[in-house]
Amino acid sequence: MTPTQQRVEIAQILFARPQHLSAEQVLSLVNAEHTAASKATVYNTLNLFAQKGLVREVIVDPSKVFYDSTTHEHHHFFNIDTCELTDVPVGLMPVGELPAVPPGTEAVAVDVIIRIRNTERS
Amino acid sequence: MTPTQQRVEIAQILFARPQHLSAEQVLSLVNAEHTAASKATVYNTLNLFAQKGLVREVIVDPSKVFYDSTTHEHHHFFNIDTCELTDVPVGLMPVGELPAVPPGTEAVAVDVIIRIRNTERS
DNA sequence: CTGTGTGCAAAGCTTTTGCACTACT
DNA sequence: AGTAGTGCAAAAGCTTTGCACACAG
Repeated sequence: MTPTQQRVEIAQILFARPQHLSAEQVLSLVNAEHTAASKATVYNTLNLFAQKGLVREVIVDPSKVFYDSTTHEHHHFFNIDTCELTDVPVGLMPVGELPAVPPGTEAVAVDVIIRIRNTERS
Repeated sequence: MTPTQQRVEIAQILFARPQHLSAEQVLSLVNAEHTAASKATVYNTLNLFAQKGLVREVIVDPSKVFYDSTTHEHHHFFNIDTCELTDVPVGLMPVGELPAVPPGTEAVAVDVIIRIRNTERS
């Protein structure tokens, strides 16, 4: 895994601060900078990072993957109106120990997504 | 929402028994029957059902949406090796009450997905 | 006859794959 | 010089939109 120009760029954007970025946003940000990387490279790199555990994939919608630079255990609010993703500190909602996973398997990750919506005042 | 031929077909498949079907699987099953519906209709109908609360969408992967005919509150194991989705009875893993949602919003749904993997014996 | 609603073909978008190139051994 | 690894163009796939048709009022 060579630290190439493109990867460094992407990493800097991701880890500038804890945040949730969609692939689309990362792409824009990378291209807003100087070097620019192709769409494919951004996707491949993000997938690579996700595999390596550098970022966490948060899947809220088909074709709407967010990449979370915070890898600590935590959950998410997802506002389906604004497509905004918000962290939920672990403390607020502890995850009970996992129930027995099916035989021959091991837990890899636990994703908790609370879908929220703007309160409609009709 | 007219109970048309296509919708009845799809509904019968979904509610034949509690199960998790991907859009792809539903499409195959519908076409395996007699009438057959187009891909678009299946997608639209599934989305429609999901909106109406008849089925629950379970999003485990981009371009991998499962439709769950069980609408009771429950969680899921997702085997990333086999792409198999399994129910987790609510009792086994209670969801603590939700932490305060952001102001002006209301919780719509809570999705808990435990990603599991086949234990590798190297 | 007009309006509402449905089904499907075609388009759109995200994501993935395969190839040419680069850098290193 | 060979080999491994990277970046990107092009392809693939899922999903959504827009239009023609059918039915109800």
